[in-house]
Amino acid sequence: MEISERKKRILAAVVDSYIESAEPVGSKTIAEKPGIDVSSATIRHELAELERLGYLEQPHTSAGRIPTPQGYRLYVNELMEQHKLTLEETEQINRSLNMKIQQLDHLMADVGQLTASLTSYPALALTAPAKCTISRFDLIYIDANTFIIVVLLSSNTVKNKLVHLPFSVEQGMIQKLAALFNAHFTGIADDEVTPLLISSVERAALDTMGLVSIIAGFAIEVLSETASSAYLTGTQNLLQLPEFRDPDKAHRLLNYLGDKEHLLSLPLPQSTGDVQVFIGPENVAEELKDSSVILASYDAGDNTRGLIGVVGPTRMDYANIAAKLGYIANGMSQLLSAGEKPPEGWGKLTLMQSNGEGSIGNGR
Amino acid sequence: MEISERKKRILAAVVDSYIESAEPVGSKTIAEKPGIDVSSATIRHELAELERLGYLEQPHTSAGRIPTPQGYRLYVNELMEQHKLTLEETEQINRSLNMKIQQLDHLMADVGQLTASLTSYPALALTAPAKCTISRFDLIYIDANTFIIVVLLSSNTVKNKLVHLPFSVEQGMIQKLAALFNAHFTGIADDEVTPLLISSVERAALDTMGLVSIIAGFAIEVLSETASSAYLTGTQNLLQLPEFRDPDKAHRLLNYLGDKEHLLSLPLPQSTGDVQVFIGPENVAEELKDSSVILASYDAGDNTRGLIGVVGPTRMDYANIAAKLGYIANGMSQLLSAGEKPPEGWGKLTLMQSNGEGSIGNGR
DNA sequence: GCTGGCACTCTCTATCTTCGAGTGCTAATT
DNA sequence: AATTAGCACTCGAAGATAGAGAGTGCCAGC
Repeated sequence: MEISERKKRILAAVVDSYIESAEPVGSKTIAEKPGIDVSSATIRHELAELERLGYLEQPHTSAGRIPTPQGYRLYVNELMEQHKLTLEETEQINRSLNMKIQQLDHLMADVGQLTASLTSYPALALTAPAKCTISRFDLIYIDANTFIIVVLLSSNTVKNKLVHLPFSVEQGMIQKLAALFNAHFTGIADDEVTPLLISSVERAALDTMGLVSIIAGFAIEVLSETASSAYLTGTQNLLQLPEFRDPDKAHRLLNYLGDKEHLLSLPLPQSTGDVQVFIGPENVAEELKDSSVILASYDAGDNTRGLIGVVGPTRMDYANIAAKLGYIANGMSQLLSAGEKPPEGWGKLTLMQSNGEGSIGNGR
Repeated sequence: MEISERKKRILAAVVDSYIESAEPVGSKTIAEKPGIDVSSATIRHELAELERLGYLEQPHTSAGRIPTPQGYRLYVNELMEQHKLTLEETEQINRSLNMKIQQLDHLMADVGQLTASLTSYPALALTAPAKCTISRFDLIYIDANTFIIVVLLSSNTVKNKLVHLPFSVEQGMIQKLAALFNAHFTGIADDEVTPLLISSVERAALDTMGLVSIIAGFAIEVLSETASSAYLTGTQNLLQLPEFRDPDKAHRLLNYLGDKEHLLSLPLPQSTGDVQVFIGPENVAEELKDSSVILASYDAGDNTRGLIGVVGPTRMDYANIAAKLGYIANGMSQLLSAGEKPPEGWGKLTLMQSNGEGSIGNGR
């Protein structure tokens, strides 16, 4: 059943007002809004209807209405206006992102921080790297007891490890090993590194004194490094929200979010700029059933997808937050995939127009 | 003026009881304790004395006593019993630490998590690396447009960077550059890398097409990388404490702790195993004036000192927490400096006896 | 179908009362 | 002189009561 245009306008007014004030909204408040030109009595009729339809509810008989998750959903899907970021906001984001080109690890933490401070909600930043292969081995001979393993990955990242030995090796041996590993260990996935493979390489190079297994061990470590990382920042923001004045409630949520496992089990949106909204009971996790989660995904270069998001009460400024997240995610994509290939362009994020076009998925 | 033995026993009883219950302690409660064999009236006399001396205070006239920071200080310095960790506890710590030998970055975050869960307080983990120099350059030629810079630091860590060029270079050039950098850029601190030095190197190698500045730039980045990192975990623990039931108070503290700058400005204890306690107003930061901070320092191998700690109300179980922090810090030291040199031993933390000897500094 | 009016409901706040834990003081005891 | 029992007193915490105000549903009239 389609609901009338007027009902929609009224619902939108209720949600807007409640998002702003966190107080149940009464018929009078709505009647006073511009664009609504009927009396409060009429509004009351409509509100009663909307309640019957499941979009609103009353905390108690003689209070105003607050939106139900279903109400928020309709709002997010159809009613809310596209939020335009101000020029200051976009510039602040651009500036912050440009400043923070460092190792991915720090970038992650920093962008989380940025998101938190920009939205005033607890923010999370995740990466879920795709599997990759080793494209090249180098062994750098330092001295008789020391060498460095340098591994170039198909994702164009470099990993290294310094190895000290309790015995000495010759430079020739190191070179021989490098050649061997380049021949046998490149281009293969982590599950192809079998004990069989290792022992066959070990046989090919005699007198390795266990070096093969050290290097192979590093290769496995690098390949299997499911370095999905998760950062949670701005948790203090939660405490300012009226719905989390109850320390126990705040504690429950933060306790849940504090566990990386939980964060990593969040659903990963697909395409860059896609902003997804999960409202209250739409969340799978029991602990999130009366909170909302907004997630935006970005392309982190080497086959990796990243995720930024915020967590808050169902009463969130969805339009605003979604726009901001979308913009940040786009910026990250540009930064990281720009850095992927060319040495130029890296480190400069050109001002995107804030189209905020991120399709607001329906989250179910 | 030295206070009597009995006063000390009574003060200790008050602190112990208050740490446990978070409620003001009355004379009757103390009189019932074993080891105290005087009547509550006598206790009241003594309590009044202790209050006059500044060790105790009353929230209001008709309530029990709670310790002042001065009272806690005396308790920590002289009265509290050495807390013995149970075998389970030490084994849990050992097991957790042994499991977490990964990159330092993750280790840091993980040990923070461990500390938080072990103590039930918000935990912090910091590193403050010492300055170091570059001991060796290697440039790995990949193809005409690509090479890897590998830098071995005096601290025995390795840093690398993959460089893509918009033009092509010959392998010979790369080798020449490596030799040049090894000749001029090794063994010097970051402030010795002057533009003068760079341009003189640039002149020595003709036709470098800007490569020198790329490599020098990386060298500077690596040297100046004041990679002091700070992790804060277990913030949710704060909310369970009765003294932080007030969301505003919790918010203020968490807001302060959320800023890395603030964490990094904490005083750094010197020697490994040294546990330092800062009680209430002993903290320099205004925001910590009614909280306590317990810090333990460890030797993180390559010239670096690490720090773990917890933050909580002045009412903390100092003995217990100090013992735990000391034990973890010792474990970290063993792990990290063990890993520094030999390839063996790395990854096995032998069971330390929990002497908990960490001198409890007087924090002023 | 919309509106003004009206009785009703229910929470929120302020004020008051009561209760009890804990104190300080005093007088008696060791 | 130190300790103890007894007692009046203080003050916050918790519960009870009353009033105010916001908002509702419904009805009669336009």
